[in-house]
Amino acid sequence: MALTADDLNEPQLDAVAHVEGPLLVFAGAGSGKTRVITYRIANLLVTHRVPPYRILAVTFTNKAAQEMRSRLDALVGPTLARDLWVGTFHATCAKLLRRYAEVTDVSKNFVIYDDADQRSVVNRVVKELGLDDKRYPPRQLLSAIHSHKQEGRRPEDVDQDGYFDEAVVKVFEGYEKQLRACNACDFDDLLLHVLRLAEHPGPGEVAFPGDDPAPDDARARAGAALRAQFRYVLVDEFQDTNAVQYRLVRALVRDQQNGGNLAVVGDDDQSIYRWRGADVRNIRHFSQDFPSAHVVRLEQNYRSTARIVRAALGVISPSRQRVPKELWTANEDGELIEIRSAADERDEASQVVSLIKARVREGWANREQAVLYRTHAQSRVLEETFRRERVPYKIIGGLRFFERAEVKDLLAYLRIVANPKSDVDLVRVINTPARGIGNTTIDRIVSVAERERITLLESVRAITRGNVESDVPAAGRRRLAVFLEIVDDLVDHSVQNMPPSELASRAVERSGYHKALEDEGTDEAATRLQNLAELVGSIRDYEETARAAGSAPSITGFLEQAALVSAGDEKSTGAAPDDVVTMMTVHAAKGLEFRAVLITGLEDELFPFKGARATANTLDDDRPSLQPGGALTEDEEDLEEERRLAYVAITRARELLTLFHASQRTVFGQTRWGRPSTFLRDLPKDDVQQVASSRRDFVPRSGWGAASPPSSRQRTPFTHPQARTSSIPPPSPSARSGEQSAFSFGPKASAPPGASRAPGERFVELDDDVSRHDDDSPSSSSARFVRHKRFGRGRVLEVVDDGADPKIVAEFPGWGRMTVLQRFLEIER
DNA sequence: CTATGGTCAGTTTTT
DNA sequence: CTGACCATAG
Repeated sequence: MALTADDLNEPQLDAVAHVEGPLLVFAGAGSGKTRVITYRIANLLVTHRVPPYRILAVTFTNKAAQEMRSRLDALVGPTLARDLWVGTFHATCAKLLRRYAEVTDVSKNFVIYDDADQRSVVNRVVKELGLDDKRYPPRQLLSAIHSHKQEGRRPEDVDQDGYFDEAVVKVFEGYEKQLRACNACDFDDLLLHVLRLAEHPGPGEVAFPGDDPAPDDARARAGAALRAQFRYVLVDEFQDTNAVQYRLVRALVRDQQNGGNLAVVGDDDQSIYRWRGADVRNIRHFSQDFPSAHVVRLEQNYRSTARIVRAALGVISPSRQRVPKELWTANEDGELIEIRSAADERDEASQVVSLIKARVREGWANREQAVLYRTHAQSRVLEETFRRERVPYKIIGGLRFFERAEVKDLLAYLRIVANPKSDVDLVRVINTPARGIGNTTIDRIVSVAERERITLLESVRAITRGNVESDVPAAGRRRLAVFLEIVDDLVDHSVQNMPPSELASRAVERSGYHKALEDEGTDEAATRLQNLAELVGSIRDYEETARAAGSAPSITGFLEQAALVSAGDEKSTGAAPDDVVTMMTVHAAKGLEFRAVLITGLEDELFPFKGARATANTLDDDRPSLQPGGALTEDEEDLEEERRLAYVAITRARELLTLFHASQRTVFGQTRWGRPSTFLRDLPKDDVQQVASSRRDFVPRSGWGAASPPSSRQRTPFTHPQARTSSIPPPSPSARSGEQSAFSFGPKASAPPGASRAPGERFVELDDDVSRHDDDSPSSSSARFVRHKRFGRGRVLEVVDDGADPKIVAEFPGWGRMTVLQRFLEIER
């Protein structure tokens, strides 16, 4: 085996060599985490002769799973690697759920409902309950349902505080019922069904003291079998697990000796999925839940230059709730980090492009460079600019291939074949392409189904045959018969074992989809036909890989795979050149690394992002700002997560890091002024160089635009390894070093880090104007002229800023003195 | 029932 | 600025 201790440093070796009992690995960014995980598994397989199917490794993304599998393949060979259980929580649970379907609430041909499907279920339930969808927006209801499910709550477990929660519970109940009736799972269900089984008491076991022993039935035996299956369970990115996931892994090792062979690897500083139910306390409190856990810290960063590591530490250090750890590197200082000011997002984009082009001229590859942003919306301008400047790029995320309308339509036909109970799919395609079945008819089908307590397909069949009372006229019935014929034809061929890809082709033809698109004759229709062909092609790919893995390809298998891939997992299609710049959200970048990283949109409100809270956790929002016991408020928690997100973004870079902020940005058609992100002020000054836009109309603020004067090396928040022995974990997480600690105690510590920090020399300084209010906005005294759509150019007389909606008073030639809301104005220089 | 035009609204991050 | 949704006319 290619496994030698020489490849590993001391803590890495420690983690790899640990075999029995719980293990907690804190893996700093770039500390060789994946290597540790793969070597550890290899060690179990090769040295300890653990059969591969007894090892479960759970990752967060499919990509990480593939990566791990291929590395293990190289380490231990395909024979061993093939039988390992490596996958995301969701994929793993889907697989287990099919295996144990008989003892759960779903049958094994269940389909997975994605976000859109889930919403249409909620819509139907809301309609059935006669709720007003203005007062109860389905989106919010669904989001509330998910947050309950992610905590493992069922409708009966939900506290009903207030009118909204009452509605949530009702809709929640209806939603669950509907999913069961459709034999469908949402993403949460995949885990929940398996969790229920994993927590089910074994034969003769007593779940709670005082309970009767569980009967020795199929369920109890299945639960015990499930718990006995995996001798070693490993969870990557453990900081991003939610309550259900945590319970699940605990249940899987519940019956084991030694406190359970559960190894978890993660970094609380990189916990960025709180909004999705992730609970960073799972990793922070792991040692309490598993007192015998062996704890290893991987603190040496091998990835980035010292400047980048220091920058990352500068950003993460003000975080109040951290497990103390000291990331360090032996790497060289490297290039200065650049902070670039842009006039607006287009200026930002062109600076991004010209930097990338310049590096390519110096011999860099496009693929070595990545552009990151906080929100997908920011990609548009970048994309336009890249296209115009002919720089090859790819955008990760956005609309997934499998979410395109025509692709979903075809999938819906297949899903009905696999699972005739799937009402959502039936509604989707019963009139796609148009065959004269309108909303009225569909409503009638639904009401018959509800009355007779049957599925929609059964309802359609009954109405067509006329053996049920309905208001559907004869013409309508004939049209329904046409649809039924299509479905029956596909089902027949499926039963006769037609391969999924051929069945898909057949569905495109028989449904009339092909003809409808051909008749349309537009470019768009051609594209859609292409997408359908591509879908058929990807089913064929699936069939091949399934056969290669020794399993029989099935529609269900393909559908499952399609439902669980994320946009980032999709392999680029066919002819795409591979030397391209990657653009993606910071979330999508987690786990990746690039020689050069360009982070855009580092402005307050955008990154850190602050938007209207969309979740329905209404009661959490009004908590007082001072929490008992020093706990953080929701807002503070949000900011901490944004901070961690910034930390993740920075640590993606190996050699070069460029940070952008724009003075003006058009969001949803409205131009807003933005001040530089508070995070920029947390960067160590000596590692940073500031560059202003070269655009003619851009006037740099004082203190910006010139490179920092060279200065002698000063201490930075970065702690060198030699100093580690003497460094005690900070009493308050916001204490970054001795002389700062005065700011770390008392209520001050909860103030934004930028505000509590003395205007010292070690951090990037922003112009006073900038930190107080705006840089380039008319509110700042620097703006002399503004432009208004109707009034034209005007001279600024006064700024009225009562905190809410800043207005300015300006003199417009021909109009006179006007008071205008700032957001209607553009600055003129 | 369909197509069209219009209004309206809501805008983070994703398995 | 987009996309989803709705009312109206054909």
